[in-house]
Amino acid sequence: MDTLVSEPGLGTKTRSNNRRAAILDAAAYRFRRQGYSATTMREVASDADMLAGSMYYHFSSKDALLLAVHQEGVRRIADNVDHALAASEKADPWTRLEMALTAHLESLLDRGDYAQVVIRDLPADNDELRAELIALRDSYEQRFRQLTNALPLNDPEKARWVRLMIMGAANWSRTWYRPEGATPSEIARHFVTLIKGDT
Amino acid sequence: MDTLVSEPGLGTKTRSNNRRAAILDAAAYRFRRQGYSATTMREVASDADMLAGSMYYHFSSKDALLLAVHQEGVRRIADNVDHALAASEKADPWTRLEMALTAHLESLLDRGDYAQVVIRDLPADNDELRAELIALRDSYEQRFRQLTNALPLNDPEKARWVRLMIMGAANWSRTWYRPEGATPSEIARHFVTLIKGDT
DNA sequence: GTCTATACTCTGATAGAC
DNA sequence: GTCTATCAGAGTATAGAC
Repeated sequence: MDTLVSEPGLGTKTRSNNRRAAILDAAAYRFRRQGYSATTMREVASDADMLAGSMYYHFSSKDALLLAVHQEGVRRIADNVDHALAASEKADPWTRLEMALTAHLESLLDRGDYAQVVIRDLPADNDELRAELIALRDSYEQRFRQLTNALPLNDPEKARWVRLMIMGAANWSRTWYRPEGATPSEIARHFVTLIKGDT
Repeated sequence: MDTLVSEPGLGTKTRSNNRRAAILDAAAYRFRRQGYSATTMREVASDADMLAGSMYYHFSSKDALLLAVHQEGVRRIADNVDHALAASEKADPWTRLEMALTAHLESLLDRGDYAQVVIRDLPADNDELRAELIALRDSYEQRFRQLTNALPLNDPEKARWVRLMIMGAANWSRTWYRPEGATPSEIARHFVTLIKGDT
C-alpha cells in the first residue's frame, strides 16, 4: 500500500492548486453530510466538475483525500483558536477558555465542512490512516489541555473533567445547533458559566 | 420502496427468534465499530453464521436491519434509565439526574453495542428512515428534559443548557472512555458535581 | 429457514489518448 | 491535467432448490 504523506497545498493560487482546492471542498462537503464511506469518488468528482478518474492525478486514493481534508480541517480550526488565544493573552484563565471555546465552536458550526469532518468518526478498516487522524486531532486538543490546566481549581484532577465535559458538549453541539438559535459565542458563555459556577 | 415497520421481537425463545437475535447482535456489533454504510450484509451474515441471502428472510433490507437495531437499542437504554429512576423516586433532583446519567452511561459504555449504534450518526440518504430514527432518540431523551426541568435553578432557561451540556458530554464519552479508567458511575458523579457547583 | 447461485449495480482505481 | 474506457471486485438483493 502506498504511503499517505501529503503536503503543504492551498497556498499559491496556481491553476493546479485551484483544482485541488475544489476537490478538497467537495470532499469536505460530502464527508460532513454523508460520512466517509457513504461518499463515492464519483460524487466528489461531480461536485468539483470533474470525472472520477481525473481526481487521481491530485490524490492517490480515497484515503489520501480524507487525510488531506483532515489536515486542512485541523489547520483551520487550530488557526482560529490560536488567533483567539493570542488576542486574549492577558485575560484571566476562564475568559481565555471561553474565547478558545468560541473559536472552536465557530469553526465547527459556522465555518463548516472541514472542521466537522475532523470531528466525525474515523474509518475502522485502515489502521495507518486511523492513527494519523487521531494524532492530528490530539495535537489540536493539546491547546485545551493547557487551558484547563491553567484554571484556578482546588483539585488538579478536576481540570481533566472540565476539559472532557466542555469539549464533549462542544463537539456534540453539531447535533442540535441551529443557525437561528444561540450563537457559538453564546453557547461558549453558557458552557463556561455553568462550570465556573457563579450565575 | 417497502415500508420499514418492524415488530416486537426477542421475547419468546423460539428457534426463529434466536436466529433473528443472532443477526441483530452481529449487526449491532458491526454498526457500532464500522458505522452503518461501511458494514456489509456479508459481514453481518458471517458473524451470525449464515449466508447473506438467508438474512433476507428475517429482515427485508439493510435499512430495516438498522431500524431494528435502533429500536432494540433505545428499548435497552430506556429500560435501564427507567429502572434507575424508579429506584430513586424519592431522592432529590440532583441525585435523580446523577442516577439516570449513570444508567445512560452504563448502557453506552459497558453494555455496549446496541446503545452506541443509537448514538452514532444517522444515514443521510433515506429520509423516511432518518426521521424514524430521530423520533426514536427524541422519545428517549424526553426523560432528561423532565429531569433537568425539575432541578432547583434560578433561571428556567438554564435547565436547557444543563441538559445539552450533560447529554453532550455523556454521548461524547465513548470517544475517550477506557474500561480501566473511571467507571460510568464515577463519570456521572464528576459531571453532575461540576454543574451543581459544590466541590 | 437456510443454502446455492446469480443478477445487476456500483465501487475505487488504472491505462492510455489527447 | 483531464477525458474515455474499462477492470476487477464488492455491494444489496432475489429466485428457486432443498
